[in-house]
Amino acid sequence: MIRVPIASLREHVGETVTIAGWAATLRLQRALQFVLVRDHTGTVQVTHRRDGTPLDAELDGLTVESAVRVTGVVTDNPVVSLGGLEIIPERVTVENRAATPLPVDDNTGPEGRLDWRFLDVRRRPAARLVFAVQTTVEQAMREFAYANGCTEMHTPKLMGAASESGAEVFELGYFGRSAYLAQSPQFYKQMAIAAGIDRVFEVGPVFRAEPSFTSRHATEFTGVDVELAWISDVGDVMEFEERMLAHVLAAVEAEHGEQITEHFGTKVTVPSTPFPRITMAQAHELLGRPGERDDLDPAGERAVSAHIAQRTGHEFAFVTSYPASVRPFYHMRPAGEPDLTCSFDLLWRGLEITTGAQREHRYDVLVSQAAEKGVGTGPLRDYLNCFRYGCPPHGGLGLGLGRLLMVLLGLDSIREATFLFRGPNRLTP
RNA sequence: GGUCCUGUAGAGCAGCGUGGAGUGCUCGCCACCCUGUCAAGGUGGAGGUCGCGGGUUCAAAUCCCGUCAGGACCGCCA
Repeated sequence: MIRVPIASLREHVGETVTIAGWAATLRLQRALQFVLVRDHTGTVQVTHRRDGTPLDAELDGLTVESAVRVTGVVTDNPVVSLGGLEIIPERVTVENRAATPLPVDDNTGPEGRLDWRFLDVRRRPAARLVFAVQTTVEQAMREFAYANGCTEMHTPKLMGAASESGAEVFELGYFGRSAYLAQSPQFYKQMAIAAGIDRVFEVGPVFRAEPSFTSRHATEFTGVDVELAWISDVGDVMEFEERMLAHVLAAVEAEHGEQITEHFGTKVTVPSTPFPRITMAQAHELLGRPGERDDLDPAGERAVSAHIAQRTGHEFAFVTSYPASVRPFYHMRPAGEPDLTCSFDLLWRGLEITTGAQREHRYDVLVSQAAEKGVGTGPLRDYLNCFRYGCPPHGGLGLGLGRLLMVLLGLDSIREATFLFRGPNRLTP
């Protein structure tokens, strides 16, 4: 028999159906046995009046979180608090009895919940909603990317040399020599541009060997990358992103808006375009330190975001024109302003969720900028070759999917936005 | 990498300042009771290497040193 999702049982009153789920609560009395069964759509009460049949013992033997299949008659009963509905069982099959006691309960802290993540996610509808929203976000991104001429690419995560200077990479053994886990698809998506892929879209894992102990960092996370050929300037990239995010948030609002408000207490606001823009120099003036050359610190990002929100009512803010000193060698610099870059970060409610830039596509300039940054060109040979045989002007962005979800849902930590978190001290489960 | 905080029963905590028998709380677990429960209720019970190692002491969960694990912020980034 096909199982019926618990959320749609109301349509089956009077019928005999089979549901499948987990025993969420047991209230086994002398005359009556109540079992709340939860599946991925909802929870319903199974009510059995003891009658001396094997069903009595079957229900007595249940434990919380056991996987069960119940066949019975869907009965309308206003006495039942949970939806005014109950199932009078004819057959109960315990597919997998849960051991007792459970290692997690409603009190369990963040560490214990990560140790038993499958139970944590199973037991909390809000935790599962994160992944439903993530699915909608990714689908909407793809819809937008395809509608705007992108080709989805899959670039290697094993590399023979580190992809970017400075940042730490994971090194691993590779048939007697070293390989590295990709810390970004950066070079490969640019290679795709050189390959004549007009617009590149990629969603994939990114690995960072940075020992960062914060609520917004992971050593492995999902990156969304876009690279666009033949742009006029970096503004084309920013425009692409703001339109994509407006499309994504409209889809999320339509699909999950009510549930998100119910479970997370936050409202999904579909942003207007264009997003506000502020240069790095203006941001520093705003913070009362004109002339400052450094990057914004997290507190500065929050302050800039708050200021923009107050002034414009907008949750997003592009910070542009980062100093060349804090950007990698491949960021293009504006003509006549070698200390700046044609780059941006996107802040959402105070958190950095994207870095983007126009790339330097002129071979000679690229080589000299690499030299200036002290990047050895030897390991970059394959990358630099892309710029010797007709590479068009291009630019792109990288967006952290987990960070996007974190801000969207108001989560305390990226751990909540990730199914199985990976950090400096977390390699299991 | 830096600063700070935490580690006590299956879960979450109190106890530690001023050393004195694993002392306690909420939930869960096990058994029994309970004729419609629904945050069920009642009675009883089990469950502990006080993260780990060392030291001080007649005596250490408590004080000291080391170590491991986790968290927050900073740095760095998406």
